[in-house]
Amino acid sequence: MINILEDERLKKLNHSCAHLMAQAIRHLYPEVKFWVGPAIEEGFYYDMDLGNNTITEDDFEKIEREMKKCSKDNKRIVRRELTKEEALEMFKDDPYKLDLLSRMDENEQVISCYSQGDFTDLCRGGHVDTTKEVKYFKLLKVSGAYWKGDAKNKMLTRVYGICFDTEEDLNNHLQELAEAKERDHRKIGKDLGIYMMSDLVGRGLPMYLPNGFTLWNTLENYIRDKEIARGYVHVQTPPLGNVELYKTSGHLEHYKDSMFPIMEVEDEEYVLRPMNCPHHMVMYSNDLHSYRELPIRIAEIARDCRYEASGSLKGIERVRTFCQNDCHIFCTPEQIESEFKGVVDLILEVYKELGIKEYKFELSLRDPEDKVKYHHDDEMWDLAENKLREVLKDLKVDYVEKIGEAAFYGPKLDVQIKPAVGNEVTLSTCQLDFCLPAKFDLKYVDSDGSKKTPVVIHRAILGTLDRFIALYLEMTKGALPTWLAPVQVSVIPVSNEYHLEYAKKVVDKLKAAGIRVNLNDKEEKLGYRMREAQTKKIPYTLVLGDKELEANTVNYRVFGSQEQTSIDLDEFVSMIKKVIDDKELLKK
RNA sequence: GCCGGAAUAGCUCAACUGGUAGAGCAACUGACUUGUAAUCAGUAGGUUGUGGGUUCAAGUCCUAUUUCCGGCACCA
Repeated sequence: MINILEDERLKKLNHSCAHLMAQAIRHLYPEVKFWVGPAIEEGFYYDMDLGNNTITEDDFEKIEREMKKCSKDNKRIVRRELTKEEALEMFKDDPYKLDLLSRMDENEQVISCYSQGDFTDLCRGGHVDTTKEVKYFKLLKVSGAYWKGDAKNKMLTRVYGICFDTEEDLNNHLQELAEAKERDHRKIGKDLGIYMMSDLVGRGLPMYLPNGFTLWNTLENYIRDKEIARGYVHVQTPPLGNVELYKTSGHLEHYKDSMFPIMEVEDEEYVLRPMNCPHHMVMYSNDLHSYRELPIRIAEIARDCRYEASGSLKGIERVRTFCQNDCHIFCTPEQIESEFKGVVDLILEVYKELGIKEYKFELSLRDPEDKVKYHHDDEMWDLAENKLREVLKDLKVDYVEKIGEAAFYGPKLDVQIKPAVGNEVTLSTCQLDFCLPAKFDLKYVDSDGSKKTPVVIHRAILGTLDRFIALYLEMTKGALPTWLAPVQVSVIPVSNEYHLEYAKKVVDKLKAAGIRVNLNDKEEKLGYRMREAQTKKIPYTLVLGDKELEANTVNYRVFGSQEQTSIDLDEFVSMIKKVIDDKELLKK
């Protein structure tokens, strides 16, 4: 998917298109007042106050028509630099522009405006020369957006669009958007029987169907084995806890709004846990620990419950009950570096095996100016942040730094992935925590006999299993690698009358070898059953008829390929076992 | 949560400005006995998300509500 901001020409074009749209909207809705209208990765938008009017997608055609008219007028787009007085005079009737101006200092930045015919807008610029250049565009969506991005403010109307230099580029992009919709996990999840939702059960509460749970279990076993190989220990803790637990951890104070309300029973108070960290802290404190034992890596595939705002729910990407591939590493400050490195290394290994290629690392650091959010000792922060940087450099990992994005309790590394539809989400995460161990008064006995507080690293590789499945279905378009596919082999006897017996023998043999196989003995033509196997994206389809029966062979076809191969039955079994063991990715 | 849109058979979608709710797929029954993406015929399937209202008449208009979709905000 294209990123408009990476191409200077497209960035200017889309910015100019935002102005062209604003000009057209002003013609159609003279009362409109504009806030800001930048070029963004996906095109452009413009925020506006429409007063009592509304714009819906039905109005796009009308607005686009007016935009085409403005474009054809072929006005020059003229830049003019202004003094603050001039600017204040020019926009004296526009409270939004006055607000922008009030925060500008002419000694620090040039105040400029851009005009095209009857439309002038306060703007820093980056525009094409004439309106005629802005020709191949499309309005895409309309939504509300809080003024200045603050939920306490009024909601403005935001219209999104995109613009290209040629009609072909535009059509290709629209095609891509349509294809992205096709691989949305909500569609694939339904088509392949992965999960379901029900109003009766409640929103944001997914139920995994047999196919989905097979996928789930396979992933869970996979990541658990990886962790065991790296010295993690696995535990199980309850999905709720006494309210005191979350008072101690500080969760109740910090995250009350996104926790389910407190339940009172027999003079006790319980909450559904929003996180399992406190349980693991308590578990650590069950024993006295020596520095020789550290690091201790306590892992759990843990189900948590959060009251996510209704508007943020999205399939199984964002839900109200989710399972985290979680772990808490208790270590000494000296071990931060090696433990962090181990986590990043594991992330890279898992991504490679799963064929995940499109992602980016974000290192979230504190904003040293923000003493309210980050009120802990600067020395510790500096030490930790520098260590994390060094590790990433050592591993030659590309990453971007995000100042002020760190959690209040420590810096973190996130892996961001773009889903088929919507904003980037976090998949894996690795977070340092200087606060929580102290809150639970956790200690280890150091070599000199003194008691010290360990550092905790929270980390999740597959993140939440729910979200991982969503993203992975989108990445693979539902064509899962054989080792993860709910049904790995579909067996089709050519005729039920003559070949069913042999087919059953083949199925039994595959089952005995631990392969997930399905016998399609429906009274339908071979073509029909082949189509079913293909639409369900089953990796291997076997066709068994006279030839195979006589020679004790199978004829197989790999998903997405037309090629047919005949092979001895035993050879097929060992071949497919190898494909599964090697976690071979499906070639598309 | 906020702004906007949507909701019709298990699924995907029709039904012009209010005038008898339809199709394909899936399901079921029967015929066909099949060699790599849909064999043919038939049967059944609906209080049009839910509750109010307007009207001679509501899937269609108004209203409330629930859920979903697109964003915004949030995301330990």
